[in-house]
Amino acid sequence: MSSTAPTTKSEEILRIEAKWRERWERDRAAFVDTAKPAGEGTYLLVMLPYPSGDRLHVGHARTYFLTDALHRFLRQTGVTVFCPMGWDAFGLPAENYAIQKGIHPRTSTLANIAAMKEQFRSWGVLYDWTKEVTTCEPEYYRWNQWFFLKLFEKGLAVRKKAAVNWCPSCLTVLANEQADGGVCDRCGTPVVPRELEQWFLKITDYAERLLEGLDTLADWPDKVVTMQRNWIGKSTGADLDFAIPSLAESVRVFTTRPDTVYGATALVLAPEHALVPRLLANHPRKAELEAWVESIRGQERIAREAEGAEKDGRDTGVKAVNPFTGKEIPVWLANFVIADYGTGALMAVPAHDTRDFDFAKKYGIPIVRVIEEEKKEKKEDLLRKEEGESATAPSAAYTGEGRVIASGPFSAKSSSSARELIAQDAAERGIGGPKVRYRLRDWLISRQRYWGTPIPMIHCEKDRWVPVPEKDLPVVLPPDAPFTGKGGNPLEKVAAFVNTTCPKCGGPARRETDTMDTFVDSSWYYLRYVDPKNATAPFDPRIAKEWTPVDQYIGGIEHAILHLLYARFFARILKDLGLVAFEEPFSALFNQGMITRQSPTGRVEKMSKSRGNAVSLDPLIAEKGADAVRAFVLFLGPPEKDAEWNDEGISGPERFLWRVRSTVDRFLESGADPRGTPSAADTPTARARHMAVKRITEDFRAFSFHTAVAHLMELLNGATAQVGDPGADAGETATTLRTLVTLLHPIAPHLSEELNEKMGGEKSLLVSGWPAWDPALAVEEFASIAVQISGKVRAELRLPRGSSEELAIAAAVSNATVAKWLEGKQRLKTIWVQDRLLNLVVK
RNA sequence: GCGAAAGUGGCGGAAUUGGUAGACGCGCAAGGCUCAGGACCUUGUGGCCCUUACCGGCUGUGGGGGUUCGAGUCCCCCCUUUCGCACCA
Repeated sequence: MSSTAPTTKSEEILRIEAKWRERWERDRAAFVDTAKPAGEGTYLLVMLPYPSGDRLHVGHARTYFLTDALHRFLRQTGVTVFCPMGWDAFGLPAENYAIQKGIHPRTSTLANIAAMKEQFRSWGVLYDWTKEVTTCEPEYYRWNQWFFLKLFEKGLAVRKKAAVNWCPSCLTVLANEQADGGVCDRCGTPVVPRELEQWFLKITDYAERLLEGLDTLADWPDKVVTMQRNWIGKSTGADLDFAIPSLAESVRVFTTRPDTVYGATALVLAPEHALVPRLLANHPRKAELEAWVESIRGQERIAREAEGAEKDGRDTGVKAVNPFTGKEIPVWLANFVIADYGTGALMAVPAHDTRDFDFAKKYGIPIVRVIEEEKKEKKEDLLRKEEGESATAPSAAYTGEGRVIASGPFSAKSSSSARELIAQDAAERGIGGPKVRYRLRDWLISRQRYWGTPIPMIHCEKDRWVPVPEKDLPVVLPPDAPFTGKGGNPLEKVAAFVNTTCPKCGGPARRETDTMDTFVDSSWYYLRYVDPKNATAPFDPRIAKEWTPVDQYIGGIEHAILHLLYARFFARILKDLGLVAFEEPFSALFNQGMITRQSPTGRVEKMSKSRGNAVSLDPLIAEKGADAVRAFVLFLGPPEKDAEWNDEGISGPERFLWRVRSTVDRFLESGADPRGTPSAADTPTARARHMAVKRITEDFRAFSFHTAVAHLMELLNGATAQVGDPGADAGETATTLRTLVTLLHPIAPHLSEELNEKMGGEKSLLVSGWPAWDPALAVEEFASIAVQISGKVRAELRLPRGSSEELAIAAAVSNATVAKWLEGKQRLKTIWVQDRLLNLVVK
C-alpha cells in the first residue's frame, strides 16, 4: 500500500480510542469508585475469565461487550453500578500449560492476567479494578480453606471412596477431559478406574432447599432452572425390603412405582452391590461369575451407559421373596443397575418398566401384568388388535397409570392410590416405606493436582483426620512442587509441606496433598469483590449486605448447572453461618449465546482455541477500532442466541460509525451552534427523535442490543437528512445529533465521547445523563392505516393519529383502488383498529 | 428414548405479542464521483406476473389441517435442526 495519506481512517480511530481510554482511566474515581447510595445501585456481575494459555477471543468478547454496554447505559441513566472483575486463576489448564512450557503456573497465570487486562483496556470495557480478585493468591484461597473448615465442623465435608481415571503409565489421575475415549491424552495408555478416598461436600443435604429456591428465580432463563431441576432429580416413591432367606439378609430397593410391586418378578442388583460376594459364594460357577462382575466394574462408565448398550446380566441362583406376593423370585446382577443411585438394587417389574421389560425378554424372566390401562384409549386398543397383539403377551411395557389388578387387597384401586397404600403398608410392616430420593450426588472436591487450594486437613495415625487450626491458615501452596504431570500427586513430593505435626496430639502427621476443585473458588467470589482486602474475614457482612445478592449476572450457558448450583449451595451455607441474609445469590441471570465457527473439520462449533477455530479480536481491533468491533459483535443478533462468526459483516457497523462522525463534522462545518435547541417542540423530526429515544432505551433494558444498533442507524439516517437539508431547523438538528451521540455511547463509547466533546459537551457521557422522551411525541403524527377488503390489504391511508372510524371509512371509499374493490359488493361488516387498520368485509 | 428451544429473502436478523411480513445491516444490481478502487454518495432489491408507466394482480414466514373479519404469532398433526439429560428404578 502506498502510505501517502497523512492520517488514515484507522489511525484517526485509534487516536480517538487511545485518548478516551486514558481519560477514563485518569478520571476513574468519578465514574467507578462511587459509594452506593442507600437502597439504590446495581451489582452487575460478569463471569470471571480463566487466565490459562489463551488470550481472550471473539467467543469471550460478546459477554464483556454486552456487560459493558449495559453498565454504561445504567450509569448514563444515573444508576450507581458495581461492576468488578477478577481472575479464576487456579485450575488444570494453567497446570498443564505449565507442564508443557516448563514455566511455573503462577508465573504464566500472572502474565496472562496482565495480558488479558490489557485486552480489556483496549476494548474499552469499564471495570472497578480496585476490587480485583485473583483466586490463586493466599489472600483469596485462605478463605476457601476457612469455609472448608466450617463445612468440616458441620459434618458437611466428608471422606468417601470414589473412582478416578488412573493412567497406569503416567501414574497419575486424569480429569475426564484428559481421558477422552478412555485413553490418557498424554501417552495413549488405556485409563483404568481407581478407587480413592476423597473429600466430598454434602450438597445432597441441601437438595430440597436448592430445589425449592428454583421457584423463586423468576429472572433466570427457564432453561437453566429446568436443567438444575433435572440435575437435582427429585423422585418420590418408596423403599421396599426384599428378604433373602438363604443368606438371612434383606435387600432394600427404591421404586417410584410401589403400586407395581405385585408384578416384581426379579430382584436385580448392581455388580458393585455390597452383597454380591455373599450371593456368589456358593455358586457352582463362582469364578466365572466373579470374572464377569469384575469386567462390568472395570468398564468405563461411558461405555456402560452408552446409547444402545446391551443389557447384560447373570442369575445368581439365589432366591429372594417378594414381600407382597410372598413368592420366590430370582436374584440377578445386571450392568444397567447403577450402584450409586438409590440403593444400587431394584425390583424388576417387566410388565410396567421398559428397561425391566427388555431385560426380562432377554433372560426369560416372567412378565406379570398388574396395571390395567383405563379404557379411554380406544383407538390404540383397536390398533393393537389390528396388529394382532394378544393381551396376555404384551409387546411392550405399559408404564402409564391405570387400575391395579392381581394385587391382593390393592386390586381395583387406581395406581396412584395403590402407590400410597402399598408404601404405607410397607412402613407399617417395617419393611420400608415412603421415600424421596435425589439424583444429585455429593460434590467431589478433591483433585490430585498441584495448582489449587490445599485442603486444610492433617492426617495423624492416632487421631485420624484433624483440621488445621484456623489460626494456622492459610496452608500455603508451596511454590516448589515438581509438577511433571506424571508419577502421582505433586504435593506428596514436597517433604516440607507434607510432614507436620498433629494439631491434636503433637505427634508426627501428614498433610492432605489433594487440592480443591476450582468451583470452590467461584462459589463465593462475588462476595469477596465487595471487600477484597479483608484480612480477618472472607468479607465484611455489613458491606456485603449493601451490594448483594447480585442484581444481574451475565455469563455463558456452560455454567448452567455446576457453577451456578455450587454457588447456590454455598449461599445456603453462608446463610446458615450467618454471613449473608439471602439463599439465592443471583437475582437475575442472563446467558449470552456462544459464538460459533466452522472448525477445520467442517463442523460448526463453539469458538475455542483448542478446536482451532478461535478468532483473535486484537488484530481486528487494531485495524477497525474497538468501537466498530463492539458495535458489530452486539449487532450480530439476539444476544441470548448463538451466532456464527463471519467478519465480513463488520463493514456495516464500521460504515455506520464513520457516517456518524462525518455527519457531525458536516454539521459543525456549517457553523451552526451544536448546543442549539429546537425552535418548535412538535415537528416530524422531533417526533422521530423522541421515538428513537424511547425505543433505544427499551432495547437496552431488554438486552436487545442488536435492535438498539439498528434503531441508532435509523436515527442517523434521519439526522443525515436533516444536516443535508438547508431548510432544517439548526437547533433541532443539533439536538438530534447530541441525542444520537449520547444514545450511541453504550455501544461505541470512544467515538461518542469524542463527538460529544466536539459538540461542546463538557462532561463525559458517563455522567451527563440520558435523554428523556415525551410519550406524547414518541409517536408519529400521522398514522398509516391499512385498508383491507375482506382481509386483504388494498390501500393505505395516511390520517392524523386518533382519526375516527367514520373519517377513515369516508377516506377509504373515496380511494380509487378501494372503490374498485367495493364496486358491486355489499358491505357486511367493518373492523376498525384505531390508527392501524380498517377492514371492510364484503360479499 | 425423554425434555426444552427454534425453523421468516442469497445471508445475519426485525415484526408494537392476533392487525400493512421482511425494520436495520450484509450481499447483489444500476447510476454518480474517480486514472483507478475492496473508498465514498444516490437508488433499487422476497418470488412470480402485468404494464410505455411510478398503476396493479397473484403468491409468500419448514409441511398439512383448524380457529378468526384477519395468523409468522393461537390450537392439532407431521418434518427438520440445535441444545440439555441419557438405563436414575
